[in-house]
Amino acid sequence: MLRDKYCGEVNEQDIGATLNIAGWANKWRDHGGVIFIDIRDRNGIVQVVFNPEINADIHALAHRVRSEYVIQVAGEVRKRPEGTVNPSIPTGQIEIVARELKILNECKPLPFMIEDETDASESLRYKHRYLDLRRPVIRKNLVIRHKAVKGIRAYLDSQGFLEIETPMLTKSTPEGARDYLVPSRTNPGHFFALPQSPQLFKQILMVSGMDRYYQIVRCFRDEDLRADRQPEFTQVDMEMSFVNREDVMTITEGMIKKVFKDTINVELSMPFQRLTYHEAMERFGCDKPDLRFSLELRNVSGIVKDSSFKVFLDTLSKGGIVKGINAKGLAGYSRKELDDLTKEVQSFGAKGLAWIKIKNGFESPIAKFFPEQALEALAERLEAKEGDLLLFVADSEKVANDCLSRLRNELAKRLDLVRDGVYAFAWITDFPLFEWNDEEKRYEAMHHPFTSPMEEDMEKFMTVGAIHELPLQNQDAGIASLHAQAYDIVLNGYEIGGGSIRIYKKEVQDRMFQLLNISPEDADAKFGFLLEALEFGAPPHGGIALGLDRLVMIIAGAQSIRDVIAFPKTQKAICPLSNAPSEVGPKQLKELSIRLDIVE
RNA sequence: GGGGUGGUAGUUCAGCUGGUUAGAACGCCGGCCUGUCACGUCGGAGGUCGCGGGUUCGAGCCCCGUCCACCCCGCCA
Repeated sequence: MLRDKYCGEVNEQDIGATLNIAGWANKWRDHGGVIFIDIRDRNGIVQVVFNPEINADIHALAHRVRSEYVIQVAGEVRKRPEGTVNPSIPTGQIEIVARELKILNECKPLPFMIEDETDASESLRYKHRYLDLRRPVIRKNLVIRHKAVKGIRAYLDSQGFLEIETPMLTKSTPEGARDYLVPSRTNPGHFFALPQSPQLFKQILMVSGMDRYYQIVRCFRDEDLRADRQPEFTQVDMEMSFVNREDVMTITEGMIKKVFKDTINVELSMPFQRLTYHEAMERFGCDKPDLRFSLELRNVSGIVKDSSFKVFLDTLSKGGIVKGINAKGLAGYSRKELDDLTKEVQSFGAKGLAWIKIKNGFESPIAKFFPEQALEALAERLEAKEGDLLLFVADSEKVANDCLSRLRNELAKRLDLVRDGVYAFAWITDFPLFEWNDEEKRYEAMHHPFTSPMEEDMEKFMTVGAIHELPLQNQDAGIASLHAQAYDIVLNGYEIGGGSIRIYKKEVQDRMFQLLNISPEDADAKFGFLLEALEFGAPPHGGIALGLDRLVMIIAGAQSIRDVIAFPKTQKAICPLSNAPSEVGPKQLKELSIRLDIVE
């Protein structure tokens, strides 16, 4: 070994010992006489002193050292002289007096400085990710990720789970996200797809009697990126036999508890809060509410129907709703600030934003349309106090909820309601089984088509008319009222996982495809291998998949999952480090029987 | 596909109403400095103002197009 210890591990117990240390020159301070060099490695930094009186040759060599030179130092650890202790670093009590120095490698001038608070752009950082990863703050994130994964493996092993790999070259599935395709050379015109998730395989593993499976697995979705979305991401994928959803939730909670303990030593209180989908939509307007703050939404349709405000009345008469939120203490908002909020909700689809300031009575452009007792009722419904600002959106239930839930998050930001170190978990349960797709004018499975209906809905599920036979206005009477044995786990407003109890009977699965208007031939072509497996003694089973990147992002306090992924891609799904994707030559294309047809 | 913000030195940014030689900080290079840890100090180098076109006597600045990055919508669980 070129070294005896990591830099960050040298401590007062080493005083008097002669140690070899190796790492990168983090900073140097040349006083003409004495030179200080901070050597950095994965674990931290330690100060090395070069004194010309102790060794003139070594001192001269130290003079040549620059930022990020790779050096090896042998020297005596000693307590720092009185008054030169640096309490801001862990090794600040000691220093190493250099007796030997080797420059192992040099380093060109850096494209950006290696420090935690870098201002360098992300594309520059990713192009030189090896430098970016030297920044302690990013390195720390990868350490947290490692500890999380290690904890997950240990926990699931202790719970009897087997880690089993599933194919990466698999079959394209038409539903859901766009697939990444891989051409098959040996089968011209045929393509593999990279898995969006190992869903079908993990169910097959249950039919195989593996009983409990997990995998920390890469998944691929060819959709546009966001701060919390990458084209390839990692799931903690789990599936269990002979369980109900309580079992899955309990095991998941235990796993997350261990991960928080192992990574940042936080004790979570169990069990996590539960909300039904309906309740979440009612109170927060979305199925992944940030529960670190309240700011709940209230349906005020029943109150505003007594007004003469045409916008509200028209909305109600068209079957829409009016919902409001109390922006506590923001009655002082200016016209411009209100306009900004209005623009914000309009960008999410609302037609406008009505407001009432509680400021020596009711101050609002719409107050004149309301009888006094209606205003009082609104204030009471939204628990308004002097100084509050009430905001209302009138629209379809979907749009009103969507806009207000986003507005709710925005208000929390403005009101500074979110504090570090708070972890608000919740299970969202009782999802609708189906979701209406207005563009395609048909129902889709809200979770996925293998999700089991609730037991109490099973009879209705098996007997209700097929969707395509139903007139649209009867939707709610049948299909839309069915609930799924599906559950999401939400943390601080992020969906960090979701799962369900699956369908394990062939006739139920057939029925599901029938209701989704997928023909038996189609179903067979796409999922035939699973359908067949269900006929060979499939046990009741269910599972969950957690988004590891998002979970680690929140634990690490990072703003983007890119900060917890070693080699992330940009928003255009490009890797600036390797320059992937790239063009390939005609020979490769020919082997794959592919001709390009690029539309300019 | 759409909206927003940005692109000027290695980096982060400033650059007025279009007007002489495009600036600052940090970094880099060199000198000085024996206790610093954001070391100090003196000096120096460093620019295709993203790219292409246009308007103008004159464009970093105005106009059109285009590329890239980030945030968001759509999309995606």
